[in-house]
Amino acid sequence: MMSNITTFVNLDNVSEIATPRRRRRRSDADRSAGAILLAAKEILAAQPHGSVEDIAAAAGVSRQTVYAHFKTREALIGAVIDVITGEAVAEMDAARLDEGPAANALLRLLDASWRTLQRYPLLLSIATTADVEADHARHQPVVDHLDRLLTRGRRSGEFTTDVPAPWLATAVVTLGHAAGDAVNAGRMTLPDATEALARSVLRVCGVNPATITDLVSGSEPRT
Amino acid sequence: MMSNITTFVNLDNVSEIATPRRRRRRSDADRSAGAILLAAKEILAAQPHGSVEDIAAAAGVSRQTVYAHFKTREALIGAVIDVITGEAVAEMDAARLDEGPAANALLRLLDASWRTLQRYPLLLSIATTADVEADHARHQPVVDHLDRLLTRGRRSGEFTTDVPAPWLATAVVTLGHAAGDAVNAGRMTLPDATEALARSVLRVCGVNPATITDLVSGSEPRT
DNA sequence: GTTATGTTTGACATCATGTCAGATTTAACC
DNA sequence: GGTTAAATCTGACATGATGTCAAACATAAC
Repeated sequence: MMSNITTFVNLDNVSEIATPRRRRRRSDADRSAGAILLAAKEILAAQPHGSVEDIAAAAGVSRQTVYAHFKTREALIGAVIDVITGEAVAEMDAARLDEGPAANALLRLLDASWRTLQRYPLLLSIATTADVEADHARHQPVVDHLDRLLTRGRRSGEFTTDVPAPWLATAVVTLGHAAGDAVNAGRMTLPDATEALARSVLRVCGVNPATITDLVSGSEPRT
Repeated sequence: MMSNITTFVNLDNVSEIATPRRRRRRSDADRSAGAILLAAKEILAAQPHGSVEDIAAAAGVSRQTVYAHFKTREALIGAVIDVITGEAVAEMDAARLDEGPAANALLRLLDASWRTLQRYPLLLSIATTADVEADHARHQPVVDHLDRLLTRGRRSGEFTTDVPAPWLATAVVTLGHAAGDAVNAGRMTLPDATEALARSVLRVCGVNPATITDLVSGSEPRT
């Protein structure tokens, strides 16, 4: 039977009263969950419509085991997105967004997000479509970084304050997605898209035109 | 039997050689197709995952009849998008984009697209996800209008030329989508979104900041 | 080595897409 | 108005995906 897996909710550190001290979670459970998550990431990246069976096969696991760890297909997809979000956040953390002029930091942030998006080209197609709220909540960690940076830039006078900050964040993210799409649809080359994205994002943020020309001039170092 | 419906390809004016002059297409066929299309528009607007059976029911038609007119569910969705695109184009035509300053015309275009998008809030969720090419091709008529306007503005010096024109078009469309999302997700009020979108789009296009402040100042007439 | 935990196998229910064929209705044509 | 082809309806069927359940089996924890 597979009735007792605690992947959904972590109860490890809960000291229940009437619990006759349960046994520890088995190690292969984590191993399976990890394999499934990894396989799902790959399968879905290749074909967003891939079935749970495909994913199970790729993970070297039976289909039912997948359901033992993830309630539904949607839940699995959600978990995959969480993983990718984590990767994105990690790369953004490495970009040291708190240092230097906000405009430069913004370009570094674009680079970071960019790399993540390029690694999972069909990321957008995977989008659950079902609950928009949950989808939005998942992006929160990424948006938070962006918000923080935008706020800093607005305070320093580098960025515009005549539109709401959340909208600015949305606009930046959305432009990033569009540029990513354009590239992996073959409508733009990667360098062209990179430059166009940089210019447009800086413009949206209200950065001084002279500064933009200064920052975006080919392959300058973004320190 | 329902084997001879010519909805897929219009053969009306083809003078076949060995055809023993076939009978005219029956009127109820068009009526059904129309009803199905209309029902699909409504059902899918309410719930993008609505089944073909739901749509058939709403159209007052059997499920099989739907398949008689549209090969697959995807084809039906494609047709729905075509219809909506048509509506959008009509509204854009009414906006007289060739007249007056390009910046003003751009704001009128935003209004027009905006109205269409608000009428079908879940339009984005419907997106087929399957063939990106076809999806892109469908938007072409809308993009054409935008391209034309952008080109005009670039020639007149109102809009920037330091990013590719197609990218500019993509950016404008994508910002419009984002603003629409923000509104129907309740993250922004409609007037706020309208103003923010206007400002951001004009900025992306490189319109003079002074001109922007001038154009966007609440509820001014956009002549 | 015992035992709970996890995985597997196989079966099953459900639902949606898509197809086929026969019976029936309806519009086109004379 | 009657004939006939076109269109729809009914019902059935195949397929494939999502979930669920239960018993047999494997393995890691104690």
